[in-house]
Amino acid sequence: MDRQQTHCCGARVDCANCGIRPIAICGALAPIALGKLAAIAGSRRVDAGAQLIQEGEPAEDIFTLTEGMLKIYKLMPDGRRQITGFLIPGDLVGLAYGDSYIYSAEAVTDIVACRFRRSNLLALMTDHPELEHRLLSRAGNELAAAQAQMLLLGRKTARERVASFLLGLAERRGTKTGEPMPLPMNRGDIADFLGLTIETVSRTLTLMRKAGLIILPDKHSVTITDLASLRAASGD
Amino acid sequence: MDRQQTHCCGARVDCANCGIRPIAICGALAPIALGKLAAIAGSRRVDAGAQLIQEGEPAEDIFTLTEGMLKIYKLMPDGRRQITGFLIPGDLVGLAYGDSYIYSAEAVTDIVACRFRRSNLLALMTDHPELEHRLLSRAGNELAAAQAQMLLLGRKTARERVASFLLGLAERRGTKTGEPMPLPMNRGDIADFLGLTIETVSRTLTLMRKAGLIILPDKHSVTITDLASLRAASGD
DNA sequence: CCGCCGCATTGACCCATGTCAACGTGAATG
DNA sequence: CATTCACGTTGACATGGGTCAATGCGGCGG
Repeated sequence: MDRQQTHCCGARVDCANCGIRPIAICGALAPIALGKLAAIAGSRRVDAGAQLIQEGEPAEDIFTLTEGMLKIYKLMPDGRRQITGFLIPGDLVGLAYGDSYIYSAEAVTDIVACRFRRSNLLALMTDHPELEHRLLSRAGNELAAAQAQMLLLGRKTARERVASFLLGLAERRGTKTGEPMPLPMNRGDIADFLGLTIETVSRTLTLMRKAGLIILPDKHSVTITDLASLRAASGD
Repeated sequence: MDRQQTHCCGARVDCANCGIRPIAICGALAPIALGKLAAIAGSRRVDAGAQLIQEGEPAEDIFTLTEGMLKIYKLMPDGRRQITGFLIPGDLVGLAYGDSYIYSAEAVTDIVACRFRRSNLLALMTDHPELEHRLLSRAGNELAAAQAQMLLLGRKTARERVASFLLGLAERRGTKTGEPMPLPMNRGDIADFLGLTIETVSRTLTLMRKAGLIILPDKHSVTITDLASLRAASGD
């Protein structure tokens, strides 16, 4: 039942031909630095539903997601969960930390991630400050996203949250209006990301569908049909 | 009425004798680098209630708060506000950005901040990577705080939010149990930070006072009298 | 092909928190 | 000293979204 098969292969990593290089932290590196990066990189595959990292574990690795979708979340002792982000290829995992991870990460779809030992990456950064620069810029983006999400969670209505979520996802994925967008996470994940319940997410999507803002071809895709109205519904 | 007197003096800044140096970004710098930092630093005072930066303005400066308390927040077009943080001396302002500030900052008390032109700071970072390192570590901390706040906003009850807020503030300020803690922000600010209304904050504080968890000597201070119960009430 | 099972939808009802309104209270002002 | 004003508290009531429960539905194993 628990597909915990997190098969892990060695350091056969070819950064130079990596599809996500332009957008990931490796993007700005000159060939020499890139070679060194490749030398310390490992690859890790995780099946949908399995964990990549766990809150509280020693934060030894930093990952760059290269394929699939990952959700990062925090839990309360009684099981309440807040998903703080859905990560797509190019995103970093394990950046925000002390000595231990401060959130857990679970694969939404099957994923592939590039693994770096934190200590190796730190060492490489001292020789190649542009790597650290890139990391800082990523962190700034994440911070901006986190603040937008705080506004959503603290002040938006259910309708505004769902609309903002769909718009944000479409923008990040570059999906155009009228084009179906994959929605790999389930309703429970969306609810835990938006600070709502499954039922409210479901009802809100149904209302939007009936109002002609979206089409729901099946439960793992959406098509935005009325971008202007969806924007208006998002509250900003 | 509008105390917009944001008097701004020149670059007479003495980083070497700065009280917050150990905790701010300047902490890790060797004397030479510190001298260069001082050379590009300016000082800025802002009266309580006045703005330091405004969302959407070009992000030319980065500040380190040296005295007082600052709140950073985002607004929705209809005026709903989410305060994303209360900053204390040592904290950075303006780190999360693209070309423009992505939040506004307003002084809660009279404040003093150290100002750096972003371009100057970027240039200095290329010579002194340890500065960038320090910035990255700060960004990581902010990200961790943001994620904790998302959990609070998305999943905690009003009582848990208020308890978490008081505990978090006490921890950051190093206030001990039984010792009065200044609460410079007003109830509206607390509400907008916790995603609640003024009334709910007020009622919740009253309930906690009646339950003997806290004392409210006046409206700008709290004393935590029962730390264990307050922790239990915070939900984690 | 059938039956099961996990997920999603829908409905009925409830409650934590928001809204609206009255009233305190203390600091600033004339 | 009286007045005002901003802020906070308290109360009564409304409601958005949560909870609980029934039903639908599509994919998968036997």
